[in-house]
Amino acid sequence: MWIQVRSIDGKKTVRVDSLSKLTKVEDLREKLVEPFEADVDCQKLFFRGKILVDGHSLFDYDVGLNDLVQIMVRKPVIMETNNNNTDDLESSDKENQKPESPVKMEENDIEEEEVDTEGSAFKVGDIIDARDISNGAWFEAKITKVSKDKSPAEKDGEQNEEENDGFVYHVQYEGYEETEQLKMNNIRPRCKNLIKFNDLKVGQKVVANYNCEDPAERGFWYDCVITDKKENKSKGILATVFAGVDLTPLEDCKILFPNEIFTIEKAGSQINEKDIDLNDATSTPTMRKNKIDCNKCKDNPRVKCKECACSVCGGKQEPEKQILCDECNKAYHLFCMDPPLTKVPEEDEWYCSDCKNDVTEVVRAGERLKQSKKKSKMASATSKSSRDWGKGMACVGRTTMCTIVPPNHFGPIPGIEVGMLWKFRVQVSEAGVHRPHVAGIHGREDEGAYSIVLSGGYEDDHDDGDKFTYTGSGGRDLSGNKRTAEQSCDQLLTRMNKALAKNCNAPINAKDGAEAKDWKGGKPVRVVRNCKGRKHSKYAPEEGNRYDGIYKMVKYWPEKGKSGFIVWRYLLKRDDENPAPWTKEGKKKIKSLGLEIKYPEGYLETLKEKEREKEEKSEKGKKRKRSDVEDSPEKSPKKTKKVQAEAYKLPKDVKKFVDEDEQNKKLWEETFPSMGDGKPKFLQKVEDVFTCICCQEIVFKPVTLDCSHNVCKLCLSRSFKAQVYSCPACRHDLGEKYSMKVNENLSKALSALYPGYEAGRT
DNA sequence: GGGCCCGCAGGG
DNA sequence: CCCTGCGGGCCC
Repeated sequence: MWIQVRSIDGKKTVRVDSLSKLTKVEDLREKLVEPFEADVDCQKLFFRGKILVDGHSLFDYDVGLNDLVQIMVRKPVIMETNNNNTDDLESSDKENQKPESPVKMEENDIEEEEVDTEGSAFKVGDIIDARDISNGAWFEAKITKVSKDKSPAEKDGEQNEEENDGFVYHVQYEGYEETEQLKMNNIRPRCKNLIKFNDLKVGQKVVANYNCEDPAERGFWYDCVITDKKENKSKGILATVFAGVDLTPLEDCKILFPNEIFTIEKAGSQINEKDIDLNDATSTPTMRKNKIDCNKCKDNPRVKCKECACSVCGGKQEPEKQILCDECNKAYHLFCMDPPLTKVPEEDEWYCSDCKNDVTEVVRAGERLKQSKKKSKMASATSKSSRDWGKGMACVGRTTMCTIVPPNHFGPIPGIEVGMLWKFRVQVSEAGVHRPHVAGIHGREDEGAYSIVLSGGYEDDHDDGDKFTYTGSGGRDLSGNKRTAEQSCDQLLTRMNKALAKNCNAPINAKDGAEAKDWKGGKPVRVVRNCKGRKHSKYAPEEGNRYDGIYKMVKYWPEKGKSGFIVWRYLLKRDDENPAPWTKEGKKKIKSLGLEIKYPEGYLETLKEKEREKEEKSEKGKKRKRSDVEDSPEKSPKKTKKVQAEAYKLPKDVKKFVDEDEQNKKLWEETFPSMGDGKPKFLQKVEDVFTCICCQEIVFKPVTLDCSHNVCKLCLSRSFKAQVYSCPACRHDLGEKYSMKVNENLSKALSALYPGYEAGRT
């Protein structure tokens, strides 16, 4: 199977092939190193909000076919390992240095190194403000470690010296465990001096609170320059706020809290934590009030809140005695738990009782919580077989579904041509031609059969192309989780057998069968021939599954099959205006339409890769020379001679509607170039262009809006019922009184191009 | 090249 | 929910 992997910023999406449900997270990582240029240790992978942890499989996380996994690439830790070139310097450093006060090291730090901090602007323990370089705001932090800046010096040396002192500072934000590495220009002494409103001056550079996303709310702390001051009772301050990655100046920002404006402290004026006198309030570092974190209690310390405080009692007291669940992130007072805990658990990860699984199950961050009932019943969960079923097409699911007609649609599928060919049954299902994955008959007992597949699975069948006999299903012993087996008892005219019999234009007869009076009056069956039928029928395709058109039933009857058991047999006869694929005419049509076998996306590539792997293996054994392999003709990639389709021309009646559809002139013109690629490609293009933004299907009873978007009349009505009176695509205002006029030209053109697509859409 | 046996889709 | 089933890869 394959999945999609997208970077967290959404800028890059890569399809990863050759995966299996049993693929381990660490093996997936290997495949991501190259496309995302990220070492396995720098990858953080997410699926449905969960972190993927090594040692588990994609199956464990319910990652399925074509699912989207997100990747976050962490910057590699700045390496501080010794480099040979600087060996002298390093060793002398070590000798000359007194050990620093112990610093809490990060896990990633492999080697502790002592650094000469002589000349560094900040020292360990300094109480500072640090700038979050992602948004430009200042946050309270302290220095936990100082190290030499090993990154290559910038060319612009002067500026470099001014902004940087050659050290890298490890800062820890107040209230957070992790540390971050910053240079001097993003660090400065902690703000401590409030400016009285009367002392504020236009032109002054200060630190103030501002919310870039929602200026009416409390936000973060940014550098600002005051640009205006209104001294009336409303105490207005306007400022230019420097925010964002590039510290973009935002002009005329209204500062909501003019009584909370700080001066920017002079370099070198910072306090160190060891100098703090707990008895002297003036020496303790200030904490500024940031953006509201909790929307429920608005961060009011006096309000009990089960969202942001203890989720049992809502109390905010004793935060040091609250622990956070590593799964749901809720807080719990140690003493509010049942049973209460006496101390913070020693394990790295802790889960609340809602999130914790049975002790027997492994519980780690990112793992799914409970095994679903279905999964626990699946063979893979119960059997000990180690065989990996996830790698091929035998057990894949659909990635798309045909929606152009309902599943119980009789007759041709709009856009599907006689002679179309798919490699696998799952694709035939996706196309909507024959939906079941394995079963040969698709139908409903009380309606009839919509489609069948001829696959040579029953020895009694005959096939003359225009006429064939078909055998019903059942009467086989499928115990042992099989899908097919020898005939071992009589078939009954029930289920799919009954459904198929319903297509016969005669009253149903479960005893003797029946013959149609007027066979063409029966219900149409789409017929697909599979290459396996080639054993007995020369009309079967050489490869894959081919749509051969519409057949109808002449008669059906019970019969003793070669197996000795009663089977139901059906005689079907072709009734399709399109020439059959095996006729001269049919072949000509296939060629002119440019039809060729369709493989699942990426299938050929995976196949090639597998072949290469196999080749590598056998190469080792046989020690074949490389040149031999390259020269051997059968190893060269399969010839993919592009079939040139005959350009499609709109039938006269359709052309008339298209030409008269002035409102969609531009959209139609967009589709015209595709005509050169033949009818199927053109129809696909038209489908794409005229898809309703609401229901994601071809617009039905289309209303063309002034903004030139097309929407189904029903979808638009639904929107109006919800009192939304605008274009669903672009929000162009339509007004409550908008009259929804169906674009008849477009409607008729689409009906002509996709005959029957309206069926089932009311 | 035959047999094993899996997930998936669909009807009832 | 249950049951069924003219696929399909891989092991032997």
